Amino acid sequence: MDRSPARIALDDFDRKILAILQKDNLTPQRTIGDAVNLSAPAVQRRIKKMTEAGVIQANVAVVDPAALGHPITIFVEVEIISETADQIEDAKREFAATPEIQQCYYVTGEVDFLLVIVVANMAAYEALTKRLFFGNNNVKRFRTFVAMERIKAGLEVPVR
Amino acid sequence: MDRSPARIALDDFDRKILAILQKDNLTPQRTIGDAVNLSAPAVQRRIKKMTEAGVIQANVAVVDPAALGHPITIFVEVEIISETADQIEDAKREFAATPEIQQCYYVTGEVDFLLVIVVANMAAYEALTKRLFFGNNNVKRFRTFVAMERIKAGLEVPVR
DNA sequence: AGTGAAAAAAAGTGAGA
DNA sequence: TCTCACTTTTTTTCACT
Repeated sequence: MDRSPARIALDDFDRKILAILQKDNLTPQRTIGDAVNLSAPAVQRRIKKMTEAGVIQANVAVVDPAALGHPITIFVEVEIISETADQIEDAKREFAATPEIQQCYYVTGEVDFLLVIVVANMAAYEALTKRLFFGNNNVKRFRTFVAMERIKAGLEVPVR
Repeated sequence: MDRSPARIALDDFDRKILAILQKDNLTPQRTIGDAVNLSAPAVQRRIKKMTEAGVIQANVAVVDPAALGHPITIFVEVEIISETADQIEDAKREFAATPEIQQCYYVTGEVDFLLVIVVANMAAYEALTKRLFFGNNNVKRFRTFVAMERIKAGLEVPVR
């Protein structure tokens, strides 16, 4: 699923452009050009190059989960029993295919997976646990943390 | 920081539009209109309304952390000693102001905060822990998980 | 509210420095 | 590889249903 080994050299212009686009990718290229001292076409070419190289992976609208009726964010630590490559791959595939799972990381340490889940209510979460964890006999243990408040949320990568 | 009390009624058109914008917000309104059976101006007015109402919180480019020299994602569970309102607020403020902290949630359960951190290398993370955790005598304990693989990452909220 | 056509703005293309 | 001038596409506005 990580399809971007693309390592491309970025200069200061590129980094400045990325900093802007990570905050608002609807900024006109002309405005970006003014900010970084480049013409609009130059900005455009750089954006295109970075997109093709996989540096820019997507352009998305960030939506308030509550507005869509999914006000609850939940973190789950998952420990699995058998860590054979096949079992791990199966788990990855299932987690990736579940829409309620917003983020999924395979981690080192006492647990194996960390999930960020967005659901409409606790009943929906319980149904999900039944399917994903209790219904999977390779899951040894899982621990749930319910978010009471989202202090900061984004995917922004610090520049410089 | 949660500034969207705005609860607006969304119909099926709105939800379909949001589903598209969450995947690619550069999709032409004309294309969106074709997909949902609406004219481009109608799509535009709905997008504008949702943006003003805070349903759409931002429009951002998703950047590959590795391309910016921050290839390591780390999860941290933080337990604090004193849970007085002031102490909690101080912690929130500091976490929110740290650029390397991409996501921060205040949660129920055995820990108090969950952080998602993006750094260039382990040395940078150690420096950060010194400042944020060891340098803060209200932090009782913290536990680190290093992401070995990003199976799924996004902020997309399931529609329907 | 929605549509369709016209105006305005932006993105995309190519020649030349 | 940038900039400048030009073309094409998209967004935005407006009169009307």
